Amino acid sequence: MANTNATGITRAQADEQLIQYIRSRVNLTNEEEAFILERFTLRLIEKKHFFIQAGDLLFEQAFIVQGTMRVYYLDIKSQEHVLYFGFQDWWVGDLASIQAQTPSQLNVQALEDTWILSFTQRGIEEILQFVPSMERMFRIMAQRTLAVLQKRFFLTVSASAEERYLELIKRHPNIEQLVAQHQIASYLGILPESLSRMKRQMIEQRKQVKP
Amino acid sequence: MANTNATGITRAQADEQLIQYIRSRVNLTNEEEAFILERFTLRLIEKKHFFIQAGDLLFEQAFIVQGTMRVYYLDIKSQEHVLYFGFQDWWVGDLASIQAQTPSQLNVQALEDTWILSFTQRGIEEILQFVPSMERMFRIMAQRTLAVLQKRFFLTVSASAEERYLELIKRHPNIEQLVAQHQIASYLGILPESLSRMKRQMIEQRKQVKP
DNA sequence: CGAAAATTTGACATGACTCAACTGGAGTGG
DNA sequence: CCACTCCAGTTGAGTCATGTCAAATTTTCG
Repeated sequence: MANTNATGITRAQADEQLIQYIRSRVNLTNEEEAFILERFTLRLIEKKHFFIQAGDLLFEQAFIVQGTMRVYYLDIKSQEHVLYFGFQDWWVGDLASIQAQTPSQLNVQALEDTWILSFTQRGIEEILQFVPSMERMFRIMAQRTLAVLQKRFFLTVSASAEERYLELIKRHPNIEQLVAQHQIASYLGILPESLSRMKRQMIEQRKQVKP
Repeated sequence: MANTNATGITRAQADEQLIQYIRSRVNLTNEEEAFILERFTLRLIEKKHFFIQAGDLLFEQAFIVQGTMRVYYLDIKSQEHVLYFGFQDWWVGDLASIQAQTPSQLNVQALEDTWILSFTQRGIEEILQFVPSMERMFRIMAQRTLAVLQKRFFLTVSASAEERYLELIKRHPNIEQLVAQHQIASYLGILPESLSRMKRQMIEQRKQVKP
């Protein structure tokens, strides 16, 4: 799974992609755009390596230029719980911990070689000071993340594991090619064994799902 | 439960409370403060009445001056799921729907007579235009809400109903005096019957909890 | 190729749900 | 002020989805 070898990404390409993203949300001058881009670092996170590990105090966030990541947290019983998968043009990081200025609770790991544009807390503070209109973008980012999480929460408490599974593959039809099954189980909030059984039953009952 | 008769609240008192809240997050001039306050409406929502009902397109939010509310959503099977309870100095509203400009998915109901300062989308837009620095406050608001929801999500997927119950009464020791037990069950994501049984078992096993 | 990891399968345990009945207190109207 | 209704809460019996533990099988990858 997730075996794509990272095609090389140039800084110019990455900048262009991020700027497109920002422009669609807020209007900036050329100087402002340049100022912002200077505060981002282009990095390659290799497959299975981490961008953020629980306990980190760096307060970094990143924009995914190309690749796939998973954001998860480890509970007291050492069980992993995937919060979400990050794809191209998504942001990853532990906004909650940045907000509270506490060590990261989340881990962000690359599922394949992944190019990101990351920024530090210092960088974002400079951006917000020099380009106050970026407050708006980050507000919208937080609201959007909130909306996604709220939807996820309701689905978790009101739908069965099977319904959640169907919703996931409907929303990300190729997810099973990108991430391992035990990680999907973790996202769904069930054990890998349960997901395996569930899929077999669904096939037996011809409830679709390709063999 | 929740039988407090609303003590009268004057507009001046409510304004003062909101301004204290805002001042602790962002610096404003007197004109800006006045401009903001003008866009808020002081309202009394009587016990069991609604501030927002699912389907509303008003995109309102409110600051709770005094009282208690519950924010819940109704799933396809007509089951209620409490997302959170709102107390004094909290904001209530469906930020996710405002973000997506879709009808509210949430209901916000007063559990006792409750005074709120509400604002409409138009009001907030005017505020953001005239006082851009308020973007910052709303960004922080969204991030804080996100942090709370993220914690709640992880607790829901990684802790048992009993652990969640203990966490709730630890965080809100007097919650059982404020809201009905079936609403607490709804918050915990279990049925009232299950909560009732759980409490009995905890008492039998002397795991504390007053009789 | 061979070790390690992922997935599948089996047998069994259990927490929470479902449905249904009962209890008790709060509010209402005669 | 009592009778009645209504709703919240409790209790019981049976079911089901998912977890637990353990082992077999397949896939991945060095």
